[in-house]
Amino acid sequence: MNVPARTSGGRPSGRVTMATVGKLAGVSQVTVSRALSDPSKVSPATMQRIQQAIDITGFVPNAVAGALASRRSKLISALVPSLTNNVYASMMQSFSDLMRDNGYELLLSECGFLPEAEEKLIAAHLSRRPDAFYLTGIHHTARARQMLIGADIPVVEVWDLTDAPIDICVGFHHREVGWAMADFAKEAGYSHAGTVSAGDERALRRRDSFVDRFSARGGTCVGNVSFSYSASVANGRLGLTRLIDEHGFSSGLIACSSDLMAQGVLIEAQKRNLAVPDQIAVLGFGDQDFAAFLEPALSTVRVDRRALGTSAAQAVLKRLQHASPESARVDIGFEIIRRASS
Amino acid sequence: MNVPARTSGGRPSGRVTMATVGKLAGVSQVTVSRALSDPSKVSPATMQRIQQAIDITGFVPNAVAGALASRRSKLISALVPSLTNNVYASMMQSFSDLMRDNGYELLLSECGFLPEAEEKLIAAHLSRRPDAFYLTGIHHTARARQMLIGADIPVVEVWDLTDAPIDICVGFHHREVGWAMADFAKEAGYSHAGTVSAGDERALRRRDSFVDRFSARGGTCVGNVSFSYSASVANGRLGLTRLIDEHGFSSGLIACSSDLMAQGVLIEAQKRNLAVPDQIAVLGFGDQDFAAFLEPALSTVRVDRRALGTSAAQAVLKRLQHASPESARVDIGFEIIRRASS
DNA sequence: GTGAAAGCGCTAACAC
DNA sequence: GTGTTAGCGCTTTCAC
Repeated sequence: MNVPARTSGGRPSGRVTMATVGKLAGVSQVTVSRALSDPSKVSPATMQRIQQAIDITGFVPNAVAGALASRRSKLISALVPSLTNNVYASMMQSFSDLMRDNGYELLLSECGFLPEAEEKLIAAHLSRRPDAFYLTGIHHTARARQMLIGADIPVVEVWDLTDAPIDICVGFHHREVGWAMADFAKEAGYSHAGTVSAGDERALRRRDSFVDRFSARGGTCVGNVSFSYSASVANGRLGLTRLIDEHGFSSGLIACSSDLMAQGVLIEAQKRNLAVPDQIAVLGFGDQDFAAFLEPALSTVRVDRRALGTSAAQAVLKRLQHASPESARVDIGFEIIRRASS
Repeated sequence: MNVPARTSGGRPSGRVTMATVGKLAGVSQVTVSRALSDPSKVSPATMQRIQQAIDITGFVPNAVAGALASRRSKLISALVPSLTNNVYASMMQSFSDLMRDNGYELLLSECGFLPEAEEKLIAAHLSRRPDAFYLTGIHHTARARQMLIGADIPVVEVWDLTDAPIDICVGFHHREVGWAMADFAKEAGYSHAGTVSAGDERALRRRDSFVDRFSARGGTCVGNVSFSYSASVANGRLGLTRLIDEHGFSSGLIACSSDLMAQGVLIEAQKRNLAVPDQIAVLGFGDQDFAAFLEPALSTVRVDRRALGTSAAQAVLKRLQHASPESARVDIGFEIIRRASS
């Protein structure tokens, strides 16, 4: 550091504690603690002297000591598969907004799509004694579940639904999404379909139920292309290419595991001069911001991610206040948005 | 919680401490501490008994107590303007990867683009006694700088460059980016230009230097459209619309503050049947994953965000080991990637 | 309204 | 190698 450590008051702030502040204000350390946690328990005069002392010393309370003494860290652990995937980020954002408004800070890690990797992170996070835990998805190792249950804190699993949640669960049924996509395709009159998916378990679950239902209703599934763990425009383009070149796809609807993939399909179709939606229809998933503004606008499955994050936060907050949330399992649902691409 | 709290060993794990584990293993609490922090300091036989006791009890070390005692939290505070903006997320990702490999966990918050909001978050984070601080950008309030300096921990400011960093600074000169974009435009033969920008200070700084340089070299700036704080495909489309309708833009290059904006411009141009790049040329910023796969492929400014995050992490780690990093100011540079859109 | 005492569960000396 | 003694800087409880 280039500058000597000085605070607004012009004093070194190396190790300022409540005791220091108290001494300066002519009160004990406990009173300083009270002043900060509940000003109404301290006389206005004292309060003012303490405030002055804080300003002079540049005192910053030590939340680590506070957490140890109170056994409440005001920290929420959150594990998301990917930091750069907008879908997870937007859920986190609304979750974290509400939590922060209530005085909680986020301990965030990227856990990928493998339960084994997640387990290690859960252990690491648990050692920080978070007050609650946010997990993406419902598939965890047995040990992970045990640790989480043993920690005896609110746990919320988002973005999926199960009959056996660890604690709270807010999401939707991916299987139902696949079914709805297939129903949509059939009802819109498409007799042929193909799929382009990322390789994560949820994407594949949606795809499989799409294929099952579409076939069951008499449609023809021409082919499925999937990529290991990465949705991208590049893979979307490659997906359509493979569907055409390797599976002989010539016309029909392409169901994608994400809007990013769908965008790639759209671009590749345009490049190949295939008419959308007449020759190639495209259905995405996620309804990301850009979906409505592509040309042609992308039909997709909307999941209200902000509502999901908010709902998860509300349930956790309820538990944190020792009340029970309205429901430990919230089906946030989804909606197919038909636009110009299909 | 639906299930009673039980660990793998089948015992309640309510309040298992090192003392509990020690008692079970027939050693003192300190020996357990040593076994966990440095197994070589403990005899193999003891080690094994301790390991057994840990398995039986399901002991999870309390990092809060550890942090208080050792004055090292193994926590890194990170503030990013937006969780959902891929540009910031991808820097964070590589930063966090390297930090986690070294045993550090992330305390992450979204701070928006206003220094005043950032200041509050800095105070909140500092109370958790992080071992280091990651900030996006170089503009902070005076009080924020004081607090950070007073905390006497490594601080890294990323995504910009200044002569007066708080501590470490890894980024590039946004002004130079604007200049380079203007030089590129002129040298590619464009005599007219327009800009479409988000409203944050860095985007505007790039834009202003673009306009200055482009004009200085004899180009004509037809108009500038900016949106308060939000880059999106929608705003990109609207940006081109306004440039044409309100500023009479008819042909030339459009310099955008992000690839997302540029994508919107591209789509709107396509919709209006304006030839790209012949009538409308587009230059983005960021070189996001999708940029190379748009049609036409997007020319843009590449900043190696992974290198940036990694470089920031390396510098912080060096400081954390009480060594000084090679340099406290790293110019990571940038590169204009010419593709089909200009 | 304020203070004294007793921890929270660890790590950091220092003995042996 | 292992144990003992002191804290780390707060919150909690109980007195006054």
